[in-house]
Amino acid sequence: MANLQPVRGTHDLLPEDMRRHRAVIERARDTAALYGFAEMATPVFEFTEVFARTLGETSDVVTKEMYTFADKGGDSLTLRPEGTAGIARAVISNGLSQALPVKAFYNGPMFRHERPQKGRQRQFHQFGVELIGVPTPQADIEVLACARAILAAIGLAGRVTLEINTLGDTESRANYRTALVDYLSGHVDALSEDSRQRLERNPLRILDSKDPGDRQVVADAPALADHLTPAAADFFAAVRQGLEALDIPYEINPRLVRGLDYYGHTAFEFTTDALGAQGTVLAGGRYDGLIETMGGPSIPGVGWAAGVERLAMLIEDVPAAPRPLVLVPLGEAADKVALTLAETLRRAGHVVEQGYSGNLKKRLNRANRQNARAALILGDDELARGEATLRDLDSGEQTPLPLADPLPALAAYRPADR
RNA sequence: GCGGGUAUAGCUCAGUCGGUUAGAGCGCCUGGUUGUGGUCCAGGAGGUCGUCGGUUCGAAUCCGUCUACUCGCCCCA
Repeated sequence: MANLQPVRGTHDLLPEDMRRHRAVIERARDTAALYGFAEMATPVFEFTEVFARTLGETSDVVTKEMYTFADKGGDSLTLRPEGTAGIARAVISNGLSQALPVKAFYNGPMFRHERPQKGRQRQFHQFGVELIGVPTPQADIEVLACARAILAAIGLAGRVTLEINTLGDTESRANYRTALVDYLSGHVDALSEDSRQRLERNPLRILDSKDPGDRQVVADAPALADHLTPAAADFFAAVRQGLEALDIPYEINPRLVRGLDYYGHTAFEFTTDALGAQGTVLAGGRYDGLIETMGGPSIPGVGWAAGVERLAMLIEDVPAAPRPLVLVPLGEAADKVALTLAETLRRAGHVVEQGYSGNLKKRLNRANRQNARAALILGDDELARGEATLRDLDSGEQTPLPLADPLPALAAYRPADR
């Protein structure tokens, strides 16, 4: 701890940041529940194998972005870089394959050792949804509709674009891969250095390259759409029809290829141009082979994850902090009355704050800074009469409040009634 | 992992050609008001000028270094 800076790429969520963060999560949570998803949580770290095997040994996330460390017993553990692998592991561990489908949503911190920049941190939060055990396009459609509804609830319906693509089934991808590699091999000289390496490891990713030279080559490359098996083509058509039936606008992006190896069939991203280079706000797809790859039964799945910080940056109607009632006791006798009065009011649902010290002026000043709705002044004069002075801080109006029965007069100041 | 930019008060930022006591606004504290907030007035606190080193009679200012932050690339939420 050379200084008191947080670790690079990590951030504190101060109360104001936290309200934005909470607003995103709460709306996502409420909406996901409407679609029949139930919240679950898995540990923030797993055996390294859980991620290494499923995400793809050659993927960037696995090769250079994982926080991996040795446990005292010598096991290799990794801070989760994403949520799906952990959920899939939990499905196997808990035998949930006996109770399909599993419809789960989750929220929590993820960790990737990347160079931080706008909208990208080393510890960040994802909200995600998984629908496991349904092989038909209904699942893809439901999961996309849920995503759309959540973004709408956050107020972003008009500010994001849905891009979708199909990666086809295993057979389609194998056919296409051969055709693509054949074509690209004839243009190796024109490819960027990165893409030359990708040609062997993961040629589909070249489709997504931003390198101008690559793009020229890719422009004339064979299309995945032309290599789909009839079953894969039908599947994608059904997904699109479902989106149209639900009036969910989308664009087909034939170059959309996800970075994790477990995806097949449907792949999608909701993007925005409001976040600089990090335009993706929510992304996912179908992962029919994932659970089997981990050593579980062959169970299909589809899901997505959203970046909570990215959504929090975009949200506009952030709920305000509740406006408290502030108690202002003046003197020792009043302190005692305030102690019990505060508790009485809180039990009745009021948000109650108390100045801890200072004279009347100082306390009112502080109450004002807390955006208090009203102050209850307890001085010797009031106490002698069995009253408090209720000062409405918006109007400045003052009225006596009977201490024996304070609740009726305060009813209008309860948070729910304002 | 690679490239660009930035670093002066709690925050946002000025700071001339290198010149001696480093400034503003906001915020904070005190007083004007011994029991009345917001507005106003007066005053006050708060700075190793990111680090280490160099050039110079003299460095916030010029050069190098390291660190941090930031934007972009790769990649991704």
